[in-house]
Amino acid sequence: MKTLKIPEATIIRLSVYSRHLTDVDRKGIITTSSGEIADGVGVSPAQVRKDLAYFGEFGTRGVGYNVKDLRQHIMRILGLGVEWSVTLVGVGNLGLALSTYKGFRDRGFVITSIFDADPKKIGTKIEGVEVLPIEQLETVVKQNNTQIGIVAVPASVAQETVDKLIKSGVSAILNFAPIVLNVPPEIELRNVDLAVNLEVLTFNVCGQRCY
Amino acid sequence: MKTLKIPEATIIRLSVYSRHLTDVDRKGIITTSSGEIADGVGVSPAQVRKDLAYFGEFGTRGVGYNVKDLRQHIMRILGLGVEWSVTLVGVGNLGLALSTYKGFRDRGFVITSIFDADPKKIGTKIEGVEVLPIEQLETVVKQNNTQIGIVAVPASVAQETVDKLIKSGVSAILNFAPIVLNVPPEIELRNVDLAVNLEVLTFNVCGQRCY
DNA sequence: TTTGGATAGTGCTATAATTAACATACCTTA
DNA sequence: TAAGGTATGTTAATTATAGCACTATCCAAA
Repeated sequence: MKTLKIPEATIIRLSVYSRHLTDVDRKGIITTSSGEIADGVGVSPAQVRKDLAYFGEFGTRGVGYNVKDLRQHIMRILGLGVEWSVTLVGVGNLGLALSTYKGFRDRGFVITSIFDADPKKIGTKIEGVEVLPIEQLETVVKQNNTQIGIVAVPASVAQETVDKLIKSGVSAILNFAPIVLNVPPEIELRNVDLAVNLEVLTFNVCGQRCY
Repeated sequence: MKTLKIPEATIIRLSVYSRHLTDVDRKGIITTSSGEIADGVGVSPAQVRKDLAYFGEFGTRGVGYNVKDLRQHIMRILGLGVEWSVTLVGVGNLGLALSTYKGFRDRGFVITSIFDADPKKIGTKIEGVEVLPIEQLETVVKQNNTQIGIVAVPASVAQETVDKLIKSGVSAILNFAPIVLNVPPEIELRNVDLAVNLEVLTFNVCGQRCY
């Protein structure tokens, strides 16, 4: 298999396709087509085929795709064949919401440890997982061989938090703090900035006329 | 001012620039340059200049940019000169987290109404705002002339929720439900899918070798 | 067995976005 | 007042992404 660069947009769409296929499969549908998938997720049929073509041939010409098969393939491509151990740092309102978010476990992401700096929160249990003091982060994350860290701490301590996570051996970080983080290139980092999302909306609502 | 199409990536970066400039301004720094901004947010200087060039000339050749000025300009561009009335639908853990998120108010987004379907939650107050029954959504949102809706309900009721929001006159929607929504083209819609973000990470961690 | 309809896979074209290079303008200093 | 240094604004080139059209393949029905 060639290792040509895959656009990130393609990965995002694959993730959406797989979710769509899960729904379709649940309805008992056996076969689908690029056109149906396209309708279901709001892209063009050509785009669907193009995205899949990066990874191989999963359909049958003249027929379409087997729903279960294609779903399974995409899950594999996305690395969702196995369970992922996730650690969550920061148990504010957002951290609490993330720790109880059903969508994670459904897709194989299991929160195996939770940390916070606030003494009042330490020792409490969230969905069966005890909140530990931040000082134990390195030991526990190493022990569990956790690969993914979620950062839901205030911006002021976000950089030191990711530094700790990286020292502990995680290779991917999902950051919710509204700040630009410095990480070495081998660490995968994604930022979810809630305010930025609203600001893209306001720009578009202004019809790009405000300025 | 010409109305050429602005890339969405540019808007996202502008939002990040403005946040960066707020920090820089707070440090008492008067003047900055495209290079410094680039360093601060992790893009190239040319990118910074290009992004700004879509909207006008905000700097002085040979000198750089006045921090306060440039920040003000970008805020204007993003439509952040005024306060935005926002309504929140769904008071699960995520909705609760969003309703108390400081980053929104800081940037001029004020949650003026909150709705939920669960009778037990109705009447409770969150940050001084009373949770109202979903049946009152249309009336209240119209009354307040609210422009932005945040959807934090389960996927199964997300489509009917946005339908209600649109009937009530909102023009922009930020959706957290993991489902593809149908909205008319004049409505601005952005999706924040938490699981998708993790899946992009796992794909990259797998080094694109898993498949 | 052959033909028609349908749909995946693929190469090419066009569009968009990023990067790089250059010319312009401003401030400072001698 | 003139010259040098510096950083912007802008144009050109490169790269990346999406869209389209065509070809190959399969199934079903006559």
